[in-house]
Amino acid sequence: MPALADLHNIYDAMLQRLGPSHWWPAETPFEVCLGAILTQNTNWGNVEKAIANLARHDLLDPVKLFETDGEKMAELIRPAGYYRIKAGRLQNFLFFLRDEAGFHVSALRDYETRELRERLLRVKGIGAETADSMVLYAFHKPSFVVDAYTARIFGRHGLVREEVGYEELRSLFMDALPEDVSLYQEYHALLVRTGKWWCRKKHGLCSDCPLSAVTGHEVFSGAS
DNA sequence: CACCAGGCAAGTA
DNA sequence: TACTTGCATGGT
Repeated sequence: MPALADLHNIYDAMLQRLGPSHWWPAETPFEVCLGAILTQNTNWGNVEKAIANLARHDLLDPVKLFETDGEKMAELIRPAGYYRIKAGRLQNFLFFLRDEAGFHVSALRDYETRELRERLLRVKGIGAETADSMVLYAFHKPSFVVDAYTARIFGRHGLVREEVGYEELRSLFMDALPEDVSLYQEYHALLVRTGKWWCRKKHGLCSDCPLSAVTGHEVFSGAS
């Protein structure tokens, strides 16, 4: 288990090496929610194409998208992959938006952080990571986002077992760090960027990984 | 060609 | 409860 100081040092090391991330800064909360669903197990570049298609049809609006035919929606988001599944998930989320907020996305901010998270989790197609992404990046509430990269990086550096569960890993961060939205956003973004370059899924070596200075793992094979 | 991408739900044992 | 499988496009 990483000590509290480790978490801060790891953050500082990544930030110093990579610089700030500026993720999802200028988009509307609604677009952030769409992106959170569309990016499930999918490269972000493909998600941008899907969102651009929706924008081209003037559908980046909850009511307009709700009124869009499912097959048409599926066709527009096709570049994001799993397009039939994701069209259904977007529709589930739009029903949720209608029922919970009358399509006024900002109204969801009235919920307490944990309440909002739990309500989002009840929507079919919104799992823990997607819910936390929405809570943190769309609604600016402090819910730490954990993903496959987080487990892989911390696992490869010997800080946790690599098959650590989502909630366990999330609690590790939230119990240690102050409830700071900007800190959570930047920490997650830095972990993803670090994972992308220094901790690939297979035969990925962490040589010169930004975390090495903190953990002492200079090079670490993912295979062994 | 292999591998991977900011997962999730449903089915099986 | 703990695996396994289907979903699918596009970049490296």
